[in-house]
Amino acid sequence: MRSNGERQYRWADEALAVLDTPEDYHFDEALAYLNRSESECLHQVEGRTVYKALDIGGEPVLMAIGMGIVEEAQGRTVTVRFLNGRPEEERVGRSIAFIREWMDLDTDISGFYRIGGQDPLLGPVIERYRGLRLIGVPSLFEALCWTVAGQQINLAFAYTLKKRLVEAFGSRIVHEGREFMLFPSAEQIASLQPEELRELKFTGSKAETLIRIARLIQEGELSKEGLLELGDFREAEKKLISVRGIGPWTANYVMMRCLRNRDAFPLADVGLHNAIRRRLGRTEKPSLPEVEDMGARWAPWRAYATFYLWSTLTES
DNA sequence: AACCAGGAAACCG
DNA sequence: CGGTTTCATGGT
Repeated sequence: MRSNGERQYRWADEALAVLDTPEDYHFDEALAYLNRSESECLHQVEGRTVYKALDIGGEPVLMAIGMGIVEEAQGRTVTVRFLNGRPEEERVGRSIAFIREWMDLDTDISGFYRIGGQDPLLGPVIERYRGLRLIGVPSLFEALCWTVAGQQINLAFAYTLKKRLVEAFGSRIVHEGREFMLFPSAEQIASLQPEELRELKFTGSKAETLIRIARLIQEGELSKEGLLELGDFREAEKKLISVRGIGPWTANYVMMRCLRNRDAFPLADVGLHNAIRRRLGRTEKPSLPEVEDMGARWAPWRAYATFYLWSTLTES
């Protein structure tokens, strides 16, 4: 088990860190999820490597995240190569902490396998995707933007909107011919007028919501730390829903992927409904009460159940 | 070319 | 309240 302050990595060479991973971990399952859209702009999958940039203390850290260097551990370990030079120790620590949170390397999910393994609908899915962990969106602002942008539109268009937002207001770093994108800060979006987002084809309501969220975060009225400190996740959900433009689906999606509440449940999620429909071999989507009943069986792992079911959607 | 998309708010009886 | 309509654009 992890203890605070304990190092979660060792150096294999000057710029290659090797991360400890939990048992029952399979990097390839994470890769498959990360690689599900061609339009993803905030990371890039090439072969069995993920390229990603972070802004750590105002300076970019460019990383190639890949497999273990020991053959027998391939797929069960994670390595991080720092492409633009090995940062000072504190920034390395923050980068590694980001990866561990992103990939959810510090949660014991054996309880999910126990509960879900018994379930007729979820059991086969767990069997198929065992070793997959819930890929997060550690930045609250990015998570909220992605979720609000994705309301009531198909995923392909959601990725297009995100890409336009990043290209218009984020930043771009080119290193050895490879392009890295950074998501805009809340401050950058807070100063915009809704028209500037409408030009990117956000709806008026989404444009206003994104700017509203950016301002709340800039003012410190909304923060990841603040939401986590509420302790009771129902309070965090209430706080999120109190923002105009954030409803139950968005709140639960963000709790699932950013606050890492393993029991958050985006009940109205169309992807979840389609995954359930297909697992049941039906033509009709399940009713909301049906989805609620299934969710009750999966508690307190409803977020993990949802994420595993999402993964089945990429199977033709 | 109609129908739907990883919803939310406003509206209505 | 609980159901219905509107928003708004692009993918398939």
